[in-house]
This record gives sequence, structure tokens and C-alpha cells, in this order.
Amino acid sequence: MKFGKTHYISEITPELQGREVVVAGWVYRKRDLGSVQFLVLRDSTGILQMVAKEGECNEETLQAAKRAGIESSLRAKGIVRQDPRAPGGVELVLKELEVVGPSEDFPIKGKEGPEFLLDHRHLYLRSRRLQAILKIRAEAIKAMHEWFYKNGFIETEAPTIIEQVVEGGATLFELNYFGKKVYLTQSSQLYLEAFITAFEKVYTIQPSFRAEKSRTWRHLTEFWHAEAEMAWADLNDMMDVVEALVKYVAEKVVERRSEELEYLKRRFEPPDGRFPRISYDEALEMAQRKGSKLSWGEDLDTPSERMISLEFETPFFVHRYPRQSRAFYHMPDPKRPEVLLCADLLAPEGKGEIVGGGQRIHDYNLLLERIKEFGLDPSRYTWYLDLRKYGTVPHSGFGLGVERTVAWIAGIRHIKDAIGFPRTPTRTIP
RNA sequence: GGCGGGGUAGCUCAGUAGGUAGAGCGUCCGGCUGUUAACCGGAAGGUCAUGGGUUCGAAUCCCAUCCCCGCCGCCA
Repeated sequence: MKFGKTHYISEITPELQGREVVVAGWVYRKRDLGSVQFLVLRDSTGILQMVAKEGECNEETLQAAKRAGIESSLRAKGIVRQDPRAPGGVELVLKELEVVGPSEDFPIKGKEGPEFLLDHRHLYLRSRRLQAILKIRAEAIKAMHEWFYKNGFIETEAPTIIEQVVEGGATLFELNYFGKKVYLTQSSQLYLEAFITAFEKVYTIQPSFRAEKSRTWRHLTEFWHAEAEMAWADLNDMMDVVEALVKYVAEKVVERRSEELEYLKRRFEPPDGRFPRISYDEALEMAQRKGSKLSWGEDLDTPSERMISLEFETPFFVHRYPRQSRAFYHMPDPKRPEVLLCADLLAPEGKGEIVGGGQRIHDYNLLLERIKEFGLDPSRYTWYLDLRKYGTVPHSGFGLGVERTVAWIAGIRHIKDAIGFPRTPTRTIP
């Protein structure tokens, strides 16, 4: 694996003074002074200044350094030298330099706009900014797997190609499947509800697709969805799980990726204490006090959500939304049938909804009634209804938006940057 | 689906009483033995999104079309 390398760049420290090492990477910056060449080399661990100077190296090495353009890949042998003038206080005095993959006129120079950078995403990935965000993303996903594993959840997979609709038809991408109309899944929830009768607690982290022309900072047409479902669990159990999971993820990212957060200039403290749990009624009241014209029964709109979220330091739940405002499978509150046993987790700082979930209807007749109430065709939900016919149990679950969570933790403006190759209504390349 | 903004050099943009286009950065050439987004000198580079119209003359005014961006709705 080392390909002749002796060190990663992060391992080149002043203590190695005088040692001969071989490093490999890409040219990050370059300063050409004629008979002195400065190359700043980047690898996956950091950056290192390298010097080729007449008198300190042979002519061949000096010429190779001169030839190496920005982002060309190279392997370099040299002597480690402490020097206060070098970034990080250490540099490499070049002895041999091999340009492995030349690069001429790298398109990204540093002043490009967002559109250009998205068009060149395959090249922009190597930027330190995107590297930092994507390392945070990887850490967040790893932490989710850890938390689920430690808490007895079984990882399952739901199909991407599906036949029946989940919540309503308009937002599904249609696919031609040997002449039959099928769709890309927009949630694994219904399948997880089947898995719980085997495993009780299950989760999956996989993409969901939404065919909505939503052009906002918090929407993608293809996003990674962390979903969990639990048998024998009510709304409060679900909120407990979400709270523990989100806290764990935040803690692990801060613990393991503080350098990256710092690079992004993100001052982020993992949330402390219990997440506040306010009802829709209370949330509506807060919004109305701040000037919202919403009346009871209407879903909270984005401006209201933002106003409310600025009142909180940590993520917080809003639970028990009006019956009309949510999907058919949500369980009505037995004590108050006009609201549902559902809850959203909203991030502070106006960062919007991160999690949506709730208790599901486990009664066959009630579910059938609700499907009809929503004008859906019960024949398309036979297997889903079946789950209520054979040993049904009270159960709850939720879906967490991976990119939204990363955007909140990393403090980035647009969730496009929380995934390597974002998909939006107008972008499918690269 | 609704509302708003925008397409001028490789990039980021400037350019209205209409007179066949500019800057910074980048690129190329030259110089420089300690640079930190190096610096200095020189050069190249544009069917002003597309089509049509008004006009002696259109990047600029009018009409149409295409594309992009942001906000709202929808949601994770």
C-alpha cells in the first residue's frame, strides 16, 4: 500500500530533522522564484512545504519541480528540515522528485462561484473544505452505526425499487421496469415496519429519492436517510431514541473531527441536557406571538419554524401535529384524536427539520380507515395492511436526514456540500 | 406549482441620455536564491445565452425562447 512512501505528511514533524523520507501527494500550492522552487504538497493527511534550491539539489530535481503544475501528483524524496519560515515549522529539502501524473492549468484557482465548483465537483472534492466536510460526514455516519449497534438495533436493507407509494404519488421518480411502472423509494419505513416483527429494533442508512422541484438549501432529490423502527415503542420512546442518537453523533464528531470543524471555523458544542419537547400547540403559540398569522390546524411554515428554533440552544422536538398535516400511517392520539402521535426534531440556529417520526397505527381497521380517508387505494397496501393482521404490535420509528444533520453540525449553508456528488432538480452531473 | 434575481474573457465581475467592450485574478513568455493566495515586466484571450425587432448604429431599448440561481410550498 505504501508505494515507496515512508511517511504520510502528518507524520513529518520537526523531530524528524535530518531524516530522509519519501512522501507522495498532489501539488497544493507553488511558488516559482527561478532558482528556488517551493512546492506545497497535499496528501490525505495534510500539507507540507517542499523546497528545491540550486545548490541543495541537482539540476534535474529543480527542473522537475519547475515542471510540476498545481494538482499534479508526485513522489518526492528529501531531507526533513526545521525552518520557522515554512508553514508548520518544517519542510522537505528535495533530493529526488518524480512527477507521476502531470497537471496543467487546473481549473479551480480559488475564486470560483458555487455553480462552477459544482460543475467541477470531481475536482473540487480535493479541496480542503470539502475534505473536511466529508470527513465529518463519514464520522457522523460511522457514529450512527455505532450507536445503533450498541443499542441492539439490527441493520437491514429495504429495496430501492418499489411498486406502491409511500405517502402519496406526486413525489416519486418513475422508472420503466420491463414495461411496468415502478418507483424509486422515498422512505424505507414501510419495509422496516415489516422487519421489526423479526428483529424488534431495526435501522437502515440508505438513499431516499424525492421527485420534488425543491430548490432550497435543505433539499436534495437523492439524500441519505437514516431510518429506524422499533416494536413495543410509543412516541416518547421514539423521542428518547432520537435524542440519544443525535447526541451521540454530535459528541463523536466533535471528539474525532475537531480539526475539521476548526478548519471550517465552526464552533460547535455537542448539545447538553434533555432536548426540549414542545407540542404543536405550544409551537404555534410561540410563532403567533412572534407575528405568525398561522391558525390551528395549519402546518408550521418555514418562517415560523425558524423563529421558534432561534429560541433554542439545542435541537428540540415539536410533537402532536394536527391530524390533517401528516401522512396516513401516523397514530392519532387516543386522548385527543385531532392530533397525531408524531414528532419532528428541529435543529437550533434556524437549521430546520432534521428528523421526522412518530408512532405508527398498528390497528388494522384504523389503518384501513386512514388509507381511505387520504384517498389512497387500499389494494396497493395489502402487504402493509397484512402486518396488522398477524401479531401486530405498537411501534414507532423515525427518519433522520444525514445531509441535514451534517449541515447543522458542520455549520454549512447548503446541504449540497454535505454529500460528495449532490443531486438536485437540475443537477445530475458529475 | 408561486414569487424574485441573473446569463459579458478560463474565473469573479464592471459596463444605460444606444456609438462595433473593460478590470482583477488565471493562462502564456521573460525576470527573480526564502516564497507563504510570492512578486515585477510583457503578451494573448470575448459570435456580450439564443432568435427576431426598433435604429444610421444595440451588451445597452422591445418581443419571444432557452438555461441557471435564490426564496416559498413540499419534506429528511
